[in-house]
Amino acid sequence: MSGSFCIKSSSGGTKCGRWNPTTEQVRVLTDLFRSGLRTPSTDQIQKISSQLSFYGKIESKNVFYWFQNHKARERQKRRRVSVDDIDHSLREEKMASTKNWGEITRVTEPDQRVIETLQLFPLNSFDEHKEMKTTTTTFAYTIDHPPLDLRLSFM
Amino acid sequence: MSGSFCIKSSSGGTKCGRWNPTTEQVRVLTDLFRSGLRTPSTDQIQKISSQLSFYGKIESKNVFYWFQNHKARERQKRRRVSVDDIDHSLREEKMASTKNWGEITRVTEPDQRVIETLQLFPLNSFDEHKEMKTTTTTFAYTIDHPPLDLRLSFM
DNA sequence: GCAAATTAATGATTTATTCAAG
DNA sequence: CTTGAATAAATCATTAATTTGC
Repeated sequence: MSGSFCIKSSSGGTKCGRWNPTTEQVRVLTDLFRSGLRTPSTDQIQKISSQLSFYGKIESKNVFYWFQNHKARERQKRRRVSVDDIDHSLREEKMASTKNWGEITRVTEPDQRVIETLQLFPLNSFDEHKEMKTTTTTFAYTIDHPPLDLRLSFM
Repeated sequence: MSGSFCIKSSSGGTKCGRWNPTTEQVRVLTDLFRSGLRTPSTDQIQKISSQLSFYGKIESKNVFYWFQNHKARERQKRRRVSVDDIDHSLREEKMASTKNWGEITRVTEPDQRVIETLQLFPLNSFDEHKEMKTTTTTFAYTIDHPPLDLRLSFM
């Protein structure tokens, strides 16, 4: 349950695993984080560490690193949303809340430019109904298909 | 075969069931997901929706919701597996104590000004906690562990 | 076999977060 | 400190699977 003891390898070296927080420790830390704590002072770190030591092995530096990492990763997570999306760049506007869907889509509608780098469909599934040459360019589906109805009748 | 038609009731109201994706639509969406797509942009969503409309009725928002749900539920699945670990895997690669802790703490020390309203661990009242009701959030850890009842007074 | 009843999936909404402009 | 963007988590709701009694 409580994390990482020092493990003695057969080759003789002792290898202390890194801190492995218990669920309770993580929960408390997360609660603190959610309560607004971001960069605890030394004093705070010591107090936190003291309290958490009850749940398992822990050091002050673990607390320090936890906050550092958690803060950074939360930010990263948020940032990835605007840059990520796998291989394709193509960031663009982000989704809007569900309520404004129609509005949003209308806004993005004029942005009909071609995205040649976006090989959106790695699928060959459209083989079934050719006409979909799609050599990376736009999709020509005006033949067999009724005009796209992206109108969003909402409710 | 594609589900959910809009059913017109005799009273005049139309009632559309929720989107019921065809197997082809699901297959394409799943392929996209597997290829790494997680949060498609508005533009991507429209293109996907356009393409999938060939297989049956679909709207952009359906695609949006599908990715939201699929991503969330995949995450859930994986969390079920790693139980104790919890989402914070806390990969602290450079956790090696190359730096001494004292140095780090000194750095963070000036940050004392942070959140003065956040009373961290009123250790003084660790045992005699009476009425801190007003502006106090109490975390009651009611697990199979001794009660470490921390209090965060904030605001 | 077949529906009614029950359960499992999953589409759609709502709520709670985070970061960071203003 | 307040608020706008933008989710992701939690939840609600409806549809499909399935179980069950006949």
